Amino acid sequence: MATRAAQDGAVAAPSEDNGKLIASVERALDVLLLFVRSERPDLGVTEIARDLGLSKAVVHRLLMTLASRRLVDADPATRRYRLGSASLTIGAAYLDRIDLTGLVTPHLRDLSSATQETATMSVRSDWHRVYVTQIVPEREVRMEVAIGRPFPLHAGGSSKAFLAHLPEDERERYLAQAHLAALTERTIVDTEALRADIEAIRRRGYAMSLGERQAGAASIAAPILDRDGEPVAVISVCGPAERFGPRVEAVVPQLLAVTGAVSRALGRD
Amino acid sequence: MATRAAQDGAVAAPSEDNGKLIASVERALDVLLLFVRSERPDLGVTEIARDLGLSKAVVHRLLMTLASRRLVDADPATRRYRLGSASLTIGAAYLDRIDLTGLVTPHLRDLSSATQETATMSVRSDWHRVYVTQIVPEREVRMEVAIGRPFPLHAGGSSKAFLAHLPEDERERYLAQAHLAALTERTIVDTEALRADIEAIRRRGYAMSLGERQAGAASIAAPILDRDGEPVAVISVCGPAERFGPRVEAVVPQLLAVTGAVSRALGRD
DNA sequence: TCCCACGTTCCGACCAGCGGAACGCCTAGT
DNA sequence: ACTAGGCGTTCCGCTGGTCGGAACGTGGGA
Repeated sequence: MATRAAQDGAVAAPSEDNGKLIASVERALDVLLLFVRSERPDLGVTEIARDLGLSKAVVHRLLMTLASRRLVDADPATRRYRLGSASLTIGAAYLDRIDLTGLVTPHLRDLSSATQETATMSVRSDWHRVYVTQIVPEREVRMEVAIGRPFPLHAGGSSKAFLAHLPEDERERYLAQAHLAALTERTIVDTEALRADIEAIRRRGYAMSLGERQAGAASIAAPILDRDGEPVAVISVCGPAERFGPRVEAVVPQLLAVTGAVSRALGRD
Repeated sequence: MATRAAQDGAVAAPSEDNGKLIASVERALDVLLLFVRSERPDLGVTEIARDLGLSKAVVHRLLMTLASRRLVDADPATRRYRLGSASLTIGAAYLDRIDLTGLVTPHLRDLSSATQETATMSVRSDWHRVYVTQIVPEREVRMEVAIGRPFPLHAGGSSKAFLAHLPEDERERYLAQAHLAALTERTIVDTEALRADIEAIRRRGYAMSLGERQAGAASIAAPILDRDGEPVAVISVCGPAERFGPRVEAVVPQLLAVTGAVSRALGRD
């Protein structure tokens, strides 16, 4: 019965394109991922064998091998197995190595060409925000933002998207600042008005601005969140205010799809 | 990763004392761990083959298999490979499933039997701390703490160990509280004196108390820190004050070894 | 106490996986 | 533009690593 797995290939949902994959390694990884899928913190040999349709001997050998590299640990008391510390090491290495700009840039290209407007990514630095990447469309009248220049956290779509998703105590500390500087005549400088806007931003998942940071400019912005829900970066689509209307708002689902996908790559479920 | 380097060393030297492991799986895991060991965010087939002494064909097949389960991703542009999102998933699952009490309890037993005093673990809950586990020694005069009862963060060794390792802004908010309640006549109620003590605790890595929370009791305590350096729990050795002296202080290295090992299991390098 | 179910070990048959070599592609240097 | 070198990828026949059924030892629950 276990031979079945070897022959008809597809063990479960996954597929077919294999042929040149190494079956033993596939089985080992399936065991490892079973620990992830399972609710339980530890699993036994028989349990795993049943679940994956493998023989107990195979599962035991796989577990010994996974344990040799500390991806799983054997509990000598219960004779059961659980994820080992190397699992954590690998996850941490993934996060250390992630290249946010490289991950996001293709999406910025998509957003820019879909809207024919500028797409940007910003990160935070203390109480400020700076643009780190932008893709500008190929047309005569277009917006170009200042890479690297710090802007306050209350003015403009990207800034408000950050502010809205900060932990409450950090946000309150920012709002408690002496005074909210007006960059344009439309900058929200009233704390209560800003609080209300932030509440709305959090509810719907994206921020909007019409000339609040830069006169004549408009933007839609949404945050990329890490595993803990903290905003790591903000992506925006922005352009001349007179062009902003229903057409550009239609890109909101795409913007949220992008920030959602990247957030998931950072471990946000 | 420090854990790996510290003990088994099986990764670097593939030479074996083990005959019943599956060689293909070992190779696959070594490839995976090479991504962790390497500084670079991405690796090429030839590079990996040279590093691990494998043929390019093998490495390619291993990478295809790892990629099929998204443990690595192939970059179609550069034709190189990097860690994939399943790596993060596995790391997160490890953290989700970790059983701090189960991990720590054997160490508490060791500490208690080495000192013939009580060993405890506490966790934090907002601005308080509660004991969650204790191991009491087999002797007539001994200390027994109240499991689950909340204590303030400024009184006693375990509490001060928490306070000392909190992020600065949280600690300052606690210290800015109206007033530091005195649980005994020795509780530190002067903010500046407490700040100085906390500074010393952070410098040497452990806290001490003589009757600051409970009259006649003394303790040595050190924190378990997570990857971000935040205190997840505190372990203490405590007992009747008159017995505390050089003998018990000799357990400090063991206490720090325990908190260090558990912190490393939580990803703290 | 018994007994069942668990994890572990053993061994011969067999086919999955190895590796050298050949292929096409891309990049850098001239 | 043109070449050369190095890269990732693919091919295919031989072989020894891996599989599975069965037997073993053990421990927890009834």
